[in-house]
Amino acid sequence: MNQRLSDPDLPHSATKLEERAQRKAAKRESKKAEIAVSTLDALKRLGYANTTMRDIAEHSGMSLGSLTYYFTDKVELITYCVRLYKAEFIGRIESAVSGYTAPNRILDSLAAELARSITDDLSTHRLWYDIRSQAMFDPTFRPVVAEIEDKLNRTLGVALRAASSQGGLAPSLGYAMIDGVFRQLMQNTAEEPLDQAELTARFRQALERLV
Amino acid sequence: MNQRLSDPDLPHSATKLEERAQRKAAKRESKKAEIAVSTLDALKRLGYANTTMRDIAEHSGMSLGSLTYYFTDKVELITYCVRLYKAEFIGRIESAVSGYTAPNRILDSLAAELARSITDDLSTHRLWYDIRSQAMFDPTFRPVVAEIEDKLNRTLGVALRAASSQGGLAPSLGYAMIDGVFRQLMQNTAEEPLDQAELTARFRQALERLV
Amino acid sequence: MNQRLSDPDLPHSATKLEERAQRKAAKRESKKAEIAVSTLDALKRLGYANTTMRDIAEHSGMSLGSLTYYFTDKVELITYCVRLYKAEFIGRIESAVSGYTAPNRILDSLAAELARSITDDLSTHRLWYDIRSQAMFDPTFRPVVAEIEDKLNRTLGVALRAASSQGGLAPSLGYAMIDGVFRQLMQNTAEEPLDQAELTARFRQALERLV
Amino acid sequence: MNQRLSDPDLPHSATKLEERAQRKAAKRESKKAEIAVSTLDALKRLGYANTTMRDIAEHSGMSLGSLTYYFTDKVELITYCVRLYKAEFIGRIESAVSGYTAPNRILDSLAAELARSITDDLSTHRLWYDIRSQAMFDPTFRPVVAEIEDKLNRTLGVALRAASSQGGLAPSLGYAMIDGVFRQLMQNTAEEPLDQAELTARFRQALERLV
DNA sequence: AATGAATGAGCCTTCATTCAT
DNA sequence: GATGAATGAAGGCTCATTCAT
Repeated sequence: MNQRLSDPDLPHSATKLEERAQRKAAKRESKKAEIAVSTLDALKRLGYANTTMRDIAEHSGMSLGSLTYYFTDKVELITYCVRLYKAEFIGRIESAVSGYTAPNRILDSLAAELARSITDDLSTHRLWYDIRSQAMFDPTFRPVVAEIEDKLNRTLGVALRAASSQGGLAPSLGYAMIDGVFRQLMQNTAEEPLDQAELTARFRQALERLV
Repeated sequence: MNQRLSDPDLPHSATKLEERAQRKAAKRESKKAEIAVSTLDALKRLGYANTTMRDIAEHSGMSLGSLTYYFTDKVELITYCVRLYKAEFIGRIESAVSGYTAPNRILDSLAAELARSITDDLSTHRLWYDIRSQAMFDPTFRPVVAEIEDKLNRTLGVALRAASSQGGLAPSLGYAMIDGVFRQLMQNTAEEPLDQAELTARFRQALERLV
Repeated sequence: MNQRLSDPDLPHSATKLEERAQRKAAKRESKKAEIAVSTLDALKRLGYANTTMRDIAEHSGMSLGSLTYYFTDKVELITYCVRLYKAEFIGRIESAVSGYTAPNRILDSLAAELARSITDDLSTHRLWYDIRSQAMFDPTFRPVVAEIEDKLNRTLGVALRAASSQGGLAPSLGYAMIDGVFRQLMQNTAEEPLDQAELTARFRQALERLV
Repeated sequence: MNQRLSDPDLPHSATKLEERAQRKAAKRESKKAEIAVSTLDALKRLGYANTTMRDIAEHSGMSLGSLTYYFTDKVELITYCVRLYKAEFIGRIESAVSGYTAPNRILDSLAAELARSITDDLSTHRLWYDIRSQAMFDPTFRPVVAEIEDKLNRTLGVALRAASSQGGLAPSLGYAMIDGVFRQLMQNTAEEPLDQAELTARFRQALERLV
């Protein structure tokens, strides 16, 4: 990082100002993250359309004003949250499939992680599917959705290729099919919880078809 | 006067009153359908959340009051519409897969029909996915969604079994996977139209994996 | 009645017309009464403000159009109903107090009738108090209310005077006080039914103070 | 900085935060009262059923949104108003009857106060009777009505017992009878103003019968 | 930096009344 | 005589956003 080295002729104060600005930005960012965590909690319960800014404020112990102080918009806040959680989800998927080379082990691990996430992060996934639907009609959401789907697609693609003997499916077809299964099982689970083993088996069966 | 013909002994001939009541009911039903068509138009463009009753009224050249005269509720109106269009969709799928016995022919025909519907009925499908998402948070929509998914599931199940040599997938897994692909291609098509051939090929490839 | 004798030079048809008109009017009046009875049923349950014209139509098996065919207005319909029922109520009160000369017997009978009516005609009385309140803000109702209160006032005045040894209360004060008790007991009864004996005793005690 | 003074050991001094919160709450409460005053004005003129939230907003120079910012509901707003005014009324009645021991003086003072209030607070009382009628059909109003009637009942009970030589009326019967008179005179006054002396005389005569 | 009071545009729904048949 | 389809004006309520402090 050459930030500190830059423009040594500028008076000290300038550098100090930059430093301070940086500290500020960092603080701001951490505050945003903090808000986002609380917000997610509220969103998961009620869904995008049914969660008001006031709900979020109350739920996170913040003032209504603070929310718009840190996020210009309701949409910005929501997308920030979604990004945050999907990053984590994708991270877990990556961990699950890395570290194995045997195709069977990859698929086992992946199926297990998907199954786990459905029960553990049920409401967060619901929110994701909610937002993705919004994006169909509200262009504002498209960038986040595109970005996340792209990552998911790539992550899954890597795993499937690693687990495939032959050259396989058209790119993104694997993601689409697993996503369909994921969404269905999530919906089922929301209505009547399925057990881990059953979920894992389903995913395993679906994955089998894709390699 | 042929009042005598309406004798209760003659079960086949309805009385005049009954006839009139029947005509009334039929007229009402046809009016509802007429409204539904206009409504669908508006919904397809804007999505459920962004379509107001006023939008619908204006779009269908009716007064706001008339809408609630025929449909008690916004939800009732929307579900009526969704049901109407999905019935047609399912009908087409059924025609597409019946009449063939050779597995390849079945899959070809099914893939073609799915591809065709994506381009032709794009916005209607968008609406369907929108409503299905709503159902996650709004229980009112669940019955329609469940009913339709059930039919889709069965219809596809029949086709896949007919095209399968071996005993196959867990029930509903096939539907989930094709649904995932359908949704993805629909979304892609909405952003940049894919050509028929490409769409068909994708579906064909996906179906292959399921038999 | 010199209706028939009037203008003998007019052609027969004129008289016939008059007769027919009269028959018509009578028929119309009986139809109105018939509607009113059904209407009362609906009103009693829901109160003035909560009863829609559609409620009434459905409840009485009539069409919405017929209602406005026989009554120009919702208000006209309601006042017609109120008049109808209060006439009956006043009639009963009159019967209850006539036929006795001994003060005690008069009061006993009156108290018993009031008590009976509270339990038997509870919802009708609720409607009455509802309408009387409406009249405070809606002048349209004032004529009916005035007319009925006048009759009640007179009827009760007669009874109280008959049961009084000395010259008593300022006119209408007796009515006001009994009305207060009636309203209170009606309200209590609506919440938790009091038994006849208790109600009668209360009225008896109140009446005692007025003679 | 006198932060130290807010030491939790010193129970008497609130912390700054608490102080501020308190000030906020107080301000909010005073604003609610301010709104209530304007609202009462509108309600008194038009009655409950004929006063819309929009009317109230316009009348009090506020926006529609502000109204629901302070009061969740139309009902909450109205009950708040009713409570506010009845507290004052009951307070006056209490003052009127306390401070005297001679039965005659008690009754004189009470009668005078009732008479005064009828002319001075005519429209507020009209509203009270309106709301009380609403309560018959709308359970939401029952708690306020019950609460207020209970207070009135007790206050009057105390006064009547103080003015009675013998043990008297069944509890609440006195209230019911005076209430009947009050309502009647209020209604009369609304139509053609009676003078103070006449009103007082009527109340005096009615009260006489209850002791 | 943080707050929350205030707003106003907009939504769904209700309902008495009109009128063509 | 009788009907009920159609209306439109109005009502209560929601909520993201603004802004003075």
